[in-house]
Amino acid sequence: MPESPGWRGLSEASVPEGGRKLKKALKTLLRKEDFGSITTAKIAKTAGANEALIYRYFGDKRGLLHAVLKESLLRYLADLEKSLENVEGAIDRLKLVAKLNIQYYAKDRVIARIFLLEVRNYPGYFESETYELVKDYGRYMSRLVKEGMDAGEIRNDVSSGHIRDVLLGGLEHFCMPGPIFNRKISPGSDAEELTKIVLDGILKR
Amino acid sequence: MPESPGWRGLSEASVPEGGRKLKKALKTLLRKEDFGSITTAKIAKTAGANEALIYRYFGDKRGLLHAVLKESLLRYLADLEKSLENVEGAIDRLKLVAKLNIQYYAKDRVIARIFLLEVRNYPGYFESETYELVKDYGRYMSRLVKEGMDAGEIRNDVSSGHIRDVLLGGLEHFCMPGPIFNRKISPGSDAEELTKIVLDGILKR
Amino acid sequence: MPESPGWRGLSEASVPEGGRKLKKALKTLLRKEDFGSITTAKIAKTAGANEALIYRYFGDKRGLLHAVLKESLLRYLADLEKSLENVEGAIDRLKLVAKLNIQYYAKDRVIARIFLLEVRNYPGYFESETYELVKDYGRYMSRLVKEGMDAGEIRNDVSSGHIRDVLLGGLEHFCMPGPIFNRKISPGSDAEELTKIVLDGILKR
Amino acid sequence: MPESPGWRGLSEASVPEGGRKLKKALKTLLRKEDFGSITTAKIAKTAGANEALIYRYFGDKRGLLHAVLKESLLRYLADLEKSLENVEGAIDRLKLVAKLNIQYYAKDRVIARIFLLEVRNYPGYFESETYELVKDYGRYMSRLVKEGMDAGEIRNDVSSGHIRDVLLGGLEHFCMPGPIFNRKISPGSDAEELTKIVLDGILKR
DNA sequence: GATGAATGAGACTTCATTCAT
DNA sequence: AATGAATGAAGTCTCATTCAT
Repeated sequence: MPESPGWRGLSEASVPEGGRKLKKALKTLLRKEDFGSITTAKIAKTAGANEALIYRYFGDKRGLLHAVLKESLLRYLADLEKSLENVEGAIDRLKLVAKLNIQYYAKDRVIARIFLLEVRNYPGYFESETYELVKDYGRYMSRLVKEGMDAGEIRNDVSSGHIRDVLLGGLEHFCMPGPIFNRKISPGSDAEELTKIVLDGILKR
Repeated sequence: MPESPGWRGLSEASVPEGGRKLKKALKTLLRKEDFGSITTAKIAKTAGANEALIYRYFGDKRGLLHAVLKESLLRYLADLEKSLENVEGAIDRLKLVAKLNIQYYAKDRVIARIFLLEVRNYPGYFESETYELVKDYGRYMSRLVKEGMDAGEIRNDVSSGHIRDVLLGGLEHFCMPGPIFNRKISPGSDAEELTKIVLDGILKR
Repeated sequence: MPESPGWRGLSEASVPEGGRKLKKALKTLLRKEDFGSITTAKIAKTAGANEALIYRYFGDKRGLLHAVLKESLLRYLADLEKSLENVEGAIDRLKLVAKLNIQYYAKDRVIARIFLLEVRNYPGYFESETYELVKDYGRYMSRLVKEGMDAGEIRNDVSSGHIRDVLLGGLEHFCMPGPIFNRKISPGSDAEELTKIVLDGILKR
Repeated sequence: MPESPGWRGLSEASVPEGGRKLKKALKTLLRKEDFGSITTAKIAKTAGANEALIYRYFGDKRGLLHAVLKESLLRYLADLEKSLENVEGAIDRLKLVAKLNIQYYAKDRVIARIFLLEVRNYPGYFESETYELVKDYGRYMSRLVKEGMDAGEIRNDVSSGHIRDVLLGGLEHFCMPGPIFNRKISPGSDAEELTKIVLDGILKR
């Protein structure tokens, strides 16, 4: 039985009304423009709230972005955790993670764009709480891989980190065109195919 | 024999002295800061050239970035093309591409950062000439995969695009920490391991 | 016997708990920063009281400052008045005033800074109650000078106002470096020396 | 013969057209409002120049103020130096300095206000070049006093610094009401009287 | 081919202050 | 008597970019 993932119990500080409106407004705006060209003024106007509240509640324009991000991520992680409870075995869990991850990006193109394109550009991100969660997520996957190795299901002549890179990287690369070209990500059978590639390899035998 | 890759023949317009200094200056600055926080003033000062020349020669601050990018990319592609001439078979070519790609990012962390983090953030990029080259590169890899399928070396029950995604994505994910944390990318045996994972799969058998 | 100084009888309106905490907080903060860069938020936080109370009790951020000022000034004036009771003669009284004034500034660098630097910058000050007190103080000194003239102790070929200017100005100029450079004002023999300079010049012979 | 005063040779870096207009505009505005309530926007508009030039040429809104100040101060010091050439003897020089100083404040109430009230409030001032000049000026006066002592004209049982404080302080205190209440400073016989007060006190007999 | 100067536009941010509870 | 929340109004400053020479 796997240890519990590392993100459990994380919850967001409660922000009053105004803060909530601002988050919602930013999410709305991100649907149309990239973060860089959304001004605080516009966010406030869209929210019907005061611009200064951005600074009161989130410290920063970027703080607001992170708040939005974290909220979404926490929801995803909570869902994921619950879904994982019903599945046994490292392999099947990895498959599930991949599938849900793609679904996550497919369901919310805005979030996908931020995670895949927007946020990595900004140095501060990698010191943020949000990134901590992302790292936990990555570590959890590595752990799953190692469990698979211990159980004799997964080859152990390659590093678990590399396996995770291939899985996560492949998955992200596949999802990227969605937010870039404002195309829909079709979550259909792709997760399956991607994991199949990773799990089985591509060589004919 | 594979068709020739699609990027052949592209060459850069010649720019006079001042332009060269500016490109060099930008490359230097990118070693320390991200593009967003490098000002045109600073570029000009570093270059010892006049700020207005950025506009004369590159149209735009971002034009300058693209010029730097394209130059580097073209060099990489030319090298790659030459190296490929000595290798036969889709599989071995794919292995070589992966290896050289990682080496490319390893050798120049600045370039790696721009390609992996910086540039994707900016919508205009995906309409740029540079991105055209990148797309050609991706298409070339897909073509290699298909050749492998035709030759019976690669399974053909999954899409070639997905295979490319897994390969390229894994590779990029692996290289990312380099520019992010200003760490060195160790090109050692990682390319091999990554391709091994993709080619053979991770399941024990 | 001199007429009583003009500031007698002034007393401060009683403010409840919260108000007292705010005044104390402001005094504390002024020890480290200048008034301009102390925010109402910081005052409230330091006081452990609510920001809005500043407005309820003092009408204004600056009103709070004046309250602090006035309180201190009244205490000084009361002390001064008592000390003066034991001294006869205009000259000796002037000497005492100078000495106590320097001691006043020496004892509380915060107050010194406000009076010597901070407050004069703000036009409203010169219409404030506090400034009324200060004026009374100045007038009282002029009166002392005139008494000295009448008693034949002080030359009367120069205006009493000028004499007061020289005395007060010299004294202030001497005390200024204290708050400016956060140095201690050494009240030692300086008051004596300053008055000696002024008095020897104004004594009839 | 006294050593030359310490401010000789100081000159301002030449600023292009736009900078000059901004300085002039600020001077104009200071005639009506205090520095704190003059906005950069208003300065630029008054100057008919671009707001950003304030930052290009003076680094800062306050930098512009200092430029104005320094320019005026340098002019004063140059005039003073020339006038002093025709006068012999420490006493007479001190008298002249006092007189010209009062005239300086009398002639330009704007400058007087800045020096006497505005600028001292701002911590950075005391690290500025302008303040260096002011200090030189003070030191020059102390030197004059010492020369007078050496020549046996001035009593030497008190510190020269204190004498300077009394002189400068008295003079400033006398001039202060001018800028405060927007009154005219009458430079008439006051300088004489002030110095008479101080000098007669410090003259040996 | 190059330069110094100027500019427009707006970004983020800060605060004193008010109000409803 | 006190509080949490919200707000308006500016304010300083930064930059990419253009132009005249």
